[in-house]
Amino acid sequence: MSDEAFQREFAAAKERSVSHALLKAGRLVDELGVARARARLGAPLRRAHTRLFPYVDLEGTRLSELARRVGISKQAVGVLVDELVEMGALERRPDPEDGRARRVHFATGPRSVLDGLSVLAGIEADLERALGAPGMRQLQRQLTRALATLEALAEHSQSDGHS
Amino acid sequence: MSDEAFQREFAAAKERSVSHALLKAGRLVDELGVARARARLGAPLRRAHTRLFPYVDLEGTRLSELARRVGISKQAVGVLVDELVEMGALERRPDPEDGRARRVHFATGPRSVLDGLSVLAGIEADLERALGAPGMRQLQRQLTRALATLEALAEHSQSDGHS
DNA sequence: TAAAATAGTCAAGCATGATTTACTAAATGA
DNA sequence: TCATTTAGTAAATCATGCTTGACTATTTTA
Repeated sequence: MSDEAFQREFAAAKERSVSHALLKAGRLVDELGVARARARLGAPLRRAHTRLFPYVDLEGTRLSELARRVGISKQAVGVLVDELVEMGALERRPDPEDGRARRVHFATGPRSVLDGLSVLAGIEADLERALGAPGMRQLQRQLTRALATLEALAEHSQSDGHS
Repeated sequence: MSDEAFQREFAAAKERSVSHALLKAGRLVDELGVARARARLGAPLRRAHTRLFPYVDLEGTRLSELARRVGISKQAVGVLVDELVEMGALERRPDPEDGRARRVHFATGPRSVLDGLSVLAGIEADLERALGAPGMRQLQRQLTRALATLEALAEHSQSDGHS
């Protein structure tokens, strides 16, 4: 294969690459979401914080469990939760079933998750405007399936290094 | 709205959220890609490194230009490029048109981008197996459109803070 | 041709995100 | 009941990823 042919092929592959698109889209949503949430809440929200949200159950989640899910130490999670409580996004309530434990909840106050949700919803709306409802549905469906696949792969590669 | 109703609605919204799916998928591809590449190359590749790749042109790219594209200082990029050169993934060649400048290229040696590409291609293949060719096409098309939208939004929010 | 701009390097410093070690308090269980 | 495990906190420490400021070597331009 000639050098030029290789280069054209490579460039084309990069264009078409779904992995690459996923990488970039993920980062953009992340940055955009944090920027908007920060502006709206007036709080020093960082990516490290938003990373926790998907793992907080609505019934509340213990710190250790949260740490296990996110994959970092409970001490590290503890600091982040402290900051989120300070910002008014989360709350700590005693665990009724275990006197040692406390559960991390979404806060219900005025600058609670609702504001955070409205930020995500805003990005969502922007996207839907651009893609149209059918496009949005397609994206949603395939993404869900892709996510399941990726999660399975990630699970796998924790034990055996890689495929 | 009752507390329980709110909670159900919230959980459902989280499930359906495309933004959330994009966030998670992006992170998973990122981690998976870095893990596989690291295992294959036997090099201490980090996310900061892989972030550069999409911005390196095949004709070679100047450091300053690369920094501008990535959005960080040229000094920071310089360190990362040094490390990638050390790993054998990139090369520096003098710029024929400017004696001050050098261009960053993908290396052509044995542990070059080709290996890196094969990693991305591997993830790609895993995804395609799971989604099927039509699903993959749908995902690719909608992602490309979503990406354009997100990039426009990101561009915008740099100037005016947020929407 | 002298002055200003540009490409890149070097080094110091800083915030972030995490780990490790050490501890307290409550629960479990032999 | 006493020993062990578990939930959480506290503090020191570390690598990472980045910025800022200062400098050299070229190129551009006035």
